[in-house]
This record gives sequence, structure tokens and C-alpha cells, in this order.
Amino acid sequence: MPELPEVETIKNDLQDKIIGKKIISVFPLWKEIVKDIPFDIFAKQVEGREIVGVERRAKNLIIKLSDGLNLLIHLKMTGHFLLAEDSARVSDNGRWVEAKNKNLTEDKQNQFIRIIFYLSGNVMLAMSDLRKFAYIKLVDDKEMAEFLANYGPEPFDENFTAEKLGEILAKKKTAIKKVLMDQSQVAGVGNIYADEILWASHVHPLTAANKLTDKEVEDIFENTRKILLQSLKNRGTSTSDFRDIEGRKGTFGDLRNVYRRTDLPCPVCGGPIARISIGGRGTHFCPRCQKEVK
DNA sequence: TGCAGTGTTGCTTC
DNA sequence: CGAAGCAACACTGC
Repeated sequence: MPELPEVETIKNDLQDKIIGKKIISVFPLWKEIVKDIPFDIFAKQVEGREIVGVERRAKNLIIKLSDGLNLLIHLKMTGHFLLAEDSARVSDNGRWVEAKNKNLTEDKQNQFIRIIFYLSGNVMLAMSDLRKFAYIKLVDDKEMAEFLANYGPEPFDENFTAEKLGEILAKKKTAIKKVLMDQSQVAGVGNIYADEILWASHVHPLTAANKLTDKEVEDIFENTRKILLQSLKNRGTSTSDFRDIEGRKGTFGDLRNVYRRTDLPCPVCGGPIARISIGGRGTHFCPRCQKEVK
């Protein structure tokens, strides 16, 4: 589940590897990954363009192309990129075949390649996505700006403060867990980090957002930054599908305290972690440490 | 073995 | 209009 730290990891790696390269050609293994326009039109539009930047906003990855066009990419749950340098080729079943990149395909998660970009300098950029939820859209700068305007503040934006978060939460009377995961309120937090942030803040996930004390809001704000940064330093969470552009797993999963730890002991009090469903999502918390529901 | 669970977003329904 | 529910999909685990 690529959330902020996972998409940021991909962004950073891609910035080092693909900026300045030209898209020579695009090879589809599943054409429908490109939304809104036919694949052939898409291919014609992007071929020959230079990659001039890579950015992230919320969980979106944006690959900026020359002359104001952008690849707007959402990885949804199982999407990830794989980059291969030198003489890589692809077989018609979507698997990398050249020996140099064999380590990438031995991992089952890497075997669902849907599209490949052949770049200048013998670089091949593939997008893998087991569940076919991920998409690529071709948008110009104006459409991009309009789309991104729907999102809430970025956790690491210097203008985002505990006070700003407090103003957002005061307007919502639903469960804090839902608000944290709502991309139009706060950008980049998904199920894994919402559970971890609330545990670290000693806040029960069902607590109404507008009933939180100033102290709790401050804790949630601080822990959001702290946990996302810690995960970023660990190159994300790979408890299931996430891989970086070299096919490697992130290590934050080893550091998690509650997410997917149902019935295991809480690292602080030793009591069993509980699992409930909030908004249809599995939610993990410690009933002793996160007691109060207001 | 069949079927519930998994998770993000956006569309539909209330 | 806000909020809840579900579909999109494919694989895993019980």
C-alpha cells in the first residue's frame, strides 16, 4: 500500500535515475492502465518527450514531461515501479527476461508488469501492479493543478501546523481514523500509518475528531511527522506488496507497533492488540493504551 | 475448496 | 451536502 513514505521513496529514487532521459517508446502489457485516452494516442503523445521532473503530491506520483505534459500516476494498493539499466528486454508474458534483472522477477510481487517505458541510455522503466487498480493519466499542467487542489495539506509542508490540523479536525465529527485517512483533509496518510499514529498518540481510533483535546491534536500532529519520517528513512513498509524501483522491500514493517499485529502484545503495556473495522478498513489498536472514546 | 479479507479512490445512494 | 457503502481486481489464508 504505497502511502506517503513509499511514494516519496519511489520519487527520490526516480529523480536520480530518469530526469533528463527521453522516452523512446512505450510498451503495453495491459493497455487499460492508461485511463481516459486510447493507449495508442497516449504512446504517440509521450514518445519523444523528455522527462524533466518527478514529484509527489499525496499518494500521487507525477512524472513531468517536456512542454507542459505530465504523467499522473496513482499506485493504489499493489502498484510499484521497477527500473532496469542495461540491455533489459521483456517477454510477452510481462516478465523481465534478461539475466541481469533476474533478481527482480524472482519476487512474485514484481511479476505483474503492465507497462514499460523504454528510455534513452538503455534504461527501462516498468510498472507492476497485481490488482490492476493503479493508473496512469496524461494531463497538462492546468488539469494537474486542478486535480491536486482537491487534496489536504502535506504533512511536511512548513505551513502545516498543529493549529491547522486542529482547525481541520474541529469540523469533523466522525472517527479520527477516518479523517486522518481522508486525502482531502490530510494528504498521504493511509491505513498503516493512521493506526501507528493513533497508537503513538494514545488516541482511540473511534474518537470523534472534534472531541480531541489540544494536547491530543498536537500529539497526532507530531507523531504524523515522526512516523512518516521514520518510515521514509526505512524506505517504507513492505508487509505485503511494496517494493522500491530496484525490487527491494522497505523495513518499516519491522518497526510497526500495531498494524496487522492483532492479538500480539502491545509493545508498551503488553496487552493484546485489538482489531476492529472502521469505514470498512481493518483498524488495529491497543484497548489499554488507547482507551478514551469521546 | 470456497469464500472472506485485503486496501485506495471514486462513484452511487441515502 | 455529508457520509456511508460498494465496485474495481487478483491473490492469500483459513
